[in-house]
Formats: sequence, structure tokens, C-alpha cells
Amino acid sequence: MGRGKIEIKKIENRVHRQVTFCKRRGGLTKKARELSVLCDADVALIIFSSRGKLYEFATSNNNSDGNSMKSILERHQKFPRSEKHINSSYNTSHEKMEQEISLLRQQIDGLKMNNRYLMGESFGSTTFEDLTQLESHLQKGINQVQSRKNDMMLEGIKVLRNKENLLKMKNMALREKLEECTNIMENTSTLAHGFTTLLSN
Amino acid sequence: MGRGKIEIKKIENRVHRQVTFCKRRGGLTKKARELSVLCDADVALIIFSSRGKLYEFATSNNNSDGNSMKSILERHQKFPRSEKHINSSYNTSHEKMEQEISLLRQQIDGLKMNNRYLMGESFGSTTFEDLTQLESHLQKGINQVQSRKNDMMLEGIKVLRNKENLLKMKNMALREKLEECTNIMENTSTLAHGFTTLLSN
DNA sequence: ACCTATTGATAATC
DNA sequence: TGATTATCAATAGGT
Repeated sequence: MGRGKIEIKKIENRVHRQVTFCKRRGGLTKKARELSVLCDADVALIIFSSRGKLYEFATSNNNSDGNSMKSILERHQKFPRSEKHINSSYNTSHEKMEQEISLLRQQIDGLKMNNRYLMGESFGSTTFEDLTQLESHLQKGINQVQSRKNDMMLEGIKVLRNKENLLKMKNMALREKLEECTNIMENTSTLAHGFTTLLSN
Repeated sequence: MGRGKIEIKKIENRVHRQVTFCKRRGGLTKKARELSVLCDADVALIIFSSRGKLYEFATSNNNSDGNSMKSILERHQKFPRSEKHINSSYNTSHEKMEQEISLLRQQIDGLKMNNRYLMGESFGSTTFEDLTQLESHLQKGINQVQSRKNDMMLEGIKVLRNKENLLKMKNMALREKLEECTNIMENTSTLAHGFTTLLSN
């Protein structure tokens, strides 16, 4: 379908491949959605582009929780088939973090290797939008740090505001007491004056 | 596509739905395969029919182990999710781990940057430099905005601190007055008592 | 990004 | 079910 027939094999031209990827990804997602609606099926679709970007789609009809993808993947995992996986339920956050750390370490090793490779080898075809991706990476990193700082500062401001309010209240209480005191003093003074007058007569 | 147009909503006729499910499932799987081949992407597709039967499809180009589905799902699971604040009853090890993760991420970003740099260098064209320049421009912009916000927040904090101090001072002054007032009252009371005694004699 | 000729998918039918 | 075919939808190539 298109102006010409195409062979189903890897498109070598990068730009062309990228364009086709976008178009077909859209089409595939649309069809996935249609299937799920028309036939009341649960569908999960995960796509990693050749550059490693993740695209995903999921519908779950049975499920009211926000995360269709998660629920379908869990269902898939638990499906009575060849599976060996036991329970993912003792995946505490601690363990998850350890997993993540180990994954990141692997990633670092890979990147280091890649670096070495690149240093040694010169080659013909390398990209352009990779740099764009890097750019967004940098921004993401910046944004994260920024947002954390932001949070901290906002917290600090909140604390100070609370302090301010507390002090204002104390202040007001003291004012009241002072006023009361002043009034009493005035009365007392009048009384004293009365006595003085009395005595002097 | 077909003898007639159809609305995308659940097909109520069971037989019809079943037929459509089969056909479209086939089509969807075919398109998933095509996308993965044409565009060198990793695709995973999971379908549960309305009666709970599981159909799946997966391709993984990077992976030599036998199980494409598993490897894609793992990759999906570990994909950096920037969100999801967790309920943290955080102990020190938790914090340390988070720190480590953030550090590793930074390291990865650095390595990626280095990678990209090396890759770009190999074509030594103006394009890369242009992009680098653009990149630094963007970063500058980000930094400027960030620093301005920063300044504003710091200023705000300063103002609040000043307010705090001012209020504290007022507070103290009021306390002093109050004390003074109390003393005077006590003296006056003594005096009054004296008068009273005088009178009653 | 938008267009359109053309192929591909599929709804209805047998 | 499986094949057929008339139609609609997706998309390849071009602008």
C-alpha cells in the first residue's frame, strides 16, 4: 500500500527508515486499539525504536486501575504456560533499586566499551539526530536536578512561612495581654488618685 | 476496508467478533513483524482475547538469547521511568542507593555525551559544530532561567527571614513592656493596699 | 508536514 | 472454517 511495493527488509536509508517507523508505528498502534475495542481484547504493544526510544500502548478492559500496561504484563507473566518465573511480589523497592543499580552498571560498561570502540575505529555512517537525543538527555538531567532543588527550596519556604505565622500569633497574644494590662493600670491609677484625694482632705 | 465501513466499537455478535478477532490479530501481528524488520525496531505484542486466550509476538534484534519476549519485557520494565514518587520510609541505605543511582545516571550521561562526541567527530562537518553550538545555547538558556528562578527564591527566603527577625524583635519588645507593666501593677497594688490599710485604721 | 496513487487489509458473502 | 472480492484504510514516494 503506497506508491510502490516494498520488500520487507531493513530500510537502509536512515531518513526513510525513520519516516516509515513513525508512520507504521502510528498505524500499528491504531490497529491495536481497534482490535481491543472491536473484539473486547486486552492488548499491549511495546516498541523500541532502533535508537532505543520506547513507545508503548495498552488497553485493559477488565481493569480499572490506571495502569493497563502493568496489569496486562502481569497477566502475561502469570499466564499458565512455559513460564519459570515465580513470584514478582517480593520485589521490594530495595531489590528494585539493586536491580536498577546493576542495570546501570551494565549500561556503563557497555558505554565504556562503545567508547573504546569508537576511539579506535573510524567509520562512515553516523547520525545526526543522536545529538538531538543527547540534547534532550542533558535537559532531562538538568530538569531533574533543578526540580529537586526546587522542592527543597519550596519546603524551606513553607517552614519559614509557618514560623512567621506562629510568631504573628504569639505577637497578637502578647498585644492583647499588654492592652489588658494597660487598662488595669489605668483603673488602678484612678483608684490611687481617689485614695490620694481622700487622704489629702 | 472491507465490503462496508464499520464503527470502531465492540462487536456485539459473538461469531462475528470472533472472526474479526482472528483476522485482525493476524493483520496486527504481520504489521508488527514488518515494523520490526523494516525499521530495525524491537516489538512486543501481547493479546488476550475476550475469552482469555493469550497470543503473543516479539522480535528482538539485539538479543541472541532465545526469548525475545522476555528480553523486551525486561527492557521495558527497566526503562528509566522519571516519575513515580514512592512512599518513602527511607532509611539510610535507601538514601545511599538513591544517591548511587543518581551518580550512575550522571556517569551514563557523561559517557553518552562522550560517545556522541566521538561519533560526531568522525564526520568533522559543520553540522556537528552547529549542533554543538545550538546545544550549548540551549543549555545556557536553561541555566539562565534556572538561575533567575533560583535568585527569586533566594530573595523570597531572605525576605521571609527578615520578616521573621522583625517579628521576633517586636515580640521581644512586647514581652519587655509586658513585664514592665506587670511590675508597675504589682507596685501599684502594694500602694493601693497601703492606702486601704490606712483608711481602715 | 501534507498529498495521492497504489497496495494491503478486511467486511461481507458464499 | 476457508476462499473470494468489493471496499476501505494504510502508506510509499513525492512535494
